[in-house]
Amino acid sequence: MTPRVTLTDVAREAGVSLATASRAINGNKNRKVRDDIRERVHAAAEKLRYSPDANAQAMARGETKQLGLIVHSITDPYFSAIASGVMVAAERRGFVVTLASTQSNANRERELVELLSSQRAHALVVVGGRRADPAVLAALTGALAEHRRTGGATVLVGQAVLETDTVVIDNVDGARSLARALHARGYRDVAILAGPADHLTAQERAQTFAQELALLGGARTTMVHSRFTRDGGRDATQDVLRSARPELIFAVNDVMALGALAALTDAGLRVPQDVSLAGFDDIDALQDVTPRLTTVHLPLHDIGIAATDLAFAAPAPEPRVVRVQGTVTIRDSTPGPPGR
Amino acid sequence: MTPRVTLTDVAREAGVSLATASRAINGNKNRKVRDDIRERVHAAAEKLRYSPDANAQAMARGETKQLGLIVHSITDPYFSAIASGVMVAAERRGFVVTLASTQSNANRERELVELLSSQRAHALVVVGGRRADPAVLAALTGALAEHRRTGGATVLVGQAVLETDTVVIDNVDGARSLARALHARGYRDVAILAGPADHLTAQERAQTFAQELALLGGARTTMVHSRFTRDGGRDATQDVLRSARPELIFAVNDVMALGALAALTDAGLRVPQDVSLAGFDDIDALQDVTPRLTTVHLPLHDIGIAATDLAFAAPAPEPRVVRVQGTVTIRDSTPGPPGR
DNA sequence: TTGTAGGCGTTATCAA
DNA sequence: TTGATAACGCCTACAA
Repeated sequence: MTPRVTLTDVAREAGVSLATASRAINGNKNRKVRDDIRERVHAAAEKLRYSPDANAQAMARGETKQLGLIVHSITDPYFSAIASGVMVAAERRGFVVTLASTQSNANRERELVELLSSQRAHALVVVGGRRADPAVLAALTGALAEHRRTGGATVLVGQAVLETDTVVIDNVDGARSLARALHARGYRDVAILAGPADHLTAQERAQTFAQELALLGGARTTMVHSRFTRDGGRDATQDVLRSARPELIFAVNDVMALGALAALTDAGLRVPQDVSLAGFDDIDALQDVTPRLTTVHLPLHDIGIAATDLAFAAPAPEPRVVRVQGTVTIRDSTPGPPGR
Repeated sequence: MTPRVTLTDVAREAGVSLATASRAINGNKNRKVRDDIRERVHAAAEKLRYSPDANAQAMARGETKQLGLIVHSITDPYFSAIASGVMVAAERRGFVVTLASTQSNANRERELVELLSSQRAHALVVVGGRRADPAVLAALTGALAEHRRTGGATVLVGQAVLETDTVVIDNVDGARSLARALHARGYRDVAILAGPADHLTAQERAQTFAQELALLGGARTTMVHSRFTRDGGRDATQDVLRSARPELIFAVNDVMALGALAALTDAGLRVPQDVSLAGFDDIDALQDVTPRLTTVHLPLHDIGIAATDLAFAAPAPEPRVVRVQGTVTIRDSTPGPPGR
């Protein structure tokens, strides 16, 4: 285990001062180093296989080239699609992304903000629906504010509930449009897999969908809560089936819809012949599922890019909001209720 | 934008020396700080909202709490499953994971090793099949060796082609077992979607599968190359169908198998009635696909954990190898050739 | 048990 | 244009 070669070694090898070596190698935009010297330094660096110490640079410069990213779960296609957008946008700027997952634990979310903040990540991007719990929200707000207070940027993806830049996903518009499209197809008897009761994204989608249906008239809706996961969708569907067989099941996200599909299949019910099914998000995995699921398409990858762009934009006095619309995408799983 | 509060501030606030504050807050296993003083320091830290600077700690200690993770693509369920294993194992040790993706660009892989190495990540985990190209392999080897030379750990997931700790996936055993199981079911006319010709994992799986079939006798196999992706599987299948209609298509990974399934469906062919289909990996997404696909199950999450454990194990004189076996998992997509 | 002081690898200020 | 040298925030002998 050889010690790291430092810039001092390079300077000595090149026969210049530390300062000059530093300037030659980082060419601080102002190219104040004579060409031949610069080349000499670079040659020395090459020869010695010098690799700058990012931590030391971070200390000296007072800022890192790191972007902190917090998601619920990286195996969830919703998050991995957004994460990939964040990664390409960060990479484009020469930044490295430090990733952490909360496993949907709200307290963990705040802990991770603090952890990544202590890494002095330049910007923090937090993805995922917030909980309605005011205490939890306040804690997160505080941790993020703390990070901004010291010059960091913070961006949320989800709903604009905190005082920071946010990429807002227009769940209300998406859910309303979907409800209209489905009502127009004739669905009147629907079960909503509403996710956790205190989950804002789930709330927005479920309530808006129900309200819009009520507004349009003639519809009977039941709502059942569960986790925001595939298993949650599965369990909720089994609950529903115990007491009824709706024409349509609307799951507030695609992952839950997939759980619902599994539960329906297990129960011997066919989609869409026996029960219709719709989700939300349009995750990639949907393209390999039979039948093709109706959903609200979200540009997930671009959402990640937008969040990162916000993180690197010049700081604004007021929190900025980038609003993202979904697109209702009717597919095979909702041809209209049977017998029409 | 307030300046960061430093340990010096905390020390002053608590009326102790910097050294004492440092000891009180990091309790360097040897608790050499009087209880009342420690409490005083902690109170001061709390009051001032002190957050240690991970970069400064890294510099002073000469080591970071970062784990570098390099994958091909985070949206690929194969990689995200392994990544989630790495993340939980790293988190358990109080480490943060810095993630980078190569988009299957082999040169990019080496660059990223150097980038994460310059972050002074304690350990580097590189996931994904290597290319057969000796020059590329040598470059990667060099970059990893460089990282180890300075005290870092490096772990590969894939095949044991480099001089470093490796989690080896036994592709040969898996492909052979799958070939036997499928041959036993009566398949004789098979097309292999072999992936890129220079991709070691793809090679191992495709060649072993073909060889075993040849060994068992009576089989006719054709092999077609393409990218290692869903689109690659789709394109390759279209190629195959142009000139033949095999009894069975074996894709060297599940993602390609899903592409194949799409292409078959588009061509009006049913799986398994018209063509049977098998993959490799058993990614999560498979559970929502109809028909249930035959594959070789790999414990992806555990592979991530194993790789991380290796990264934190005491350095060994010789490269270690952890071998992981797959499990042949016959499902609905391979009931046996038609007409038997 | 506590404090003093030197050092980690770079950058940046200020003279030369 | 280059070179000393003081930070940057923290850790850790070493001394008290």
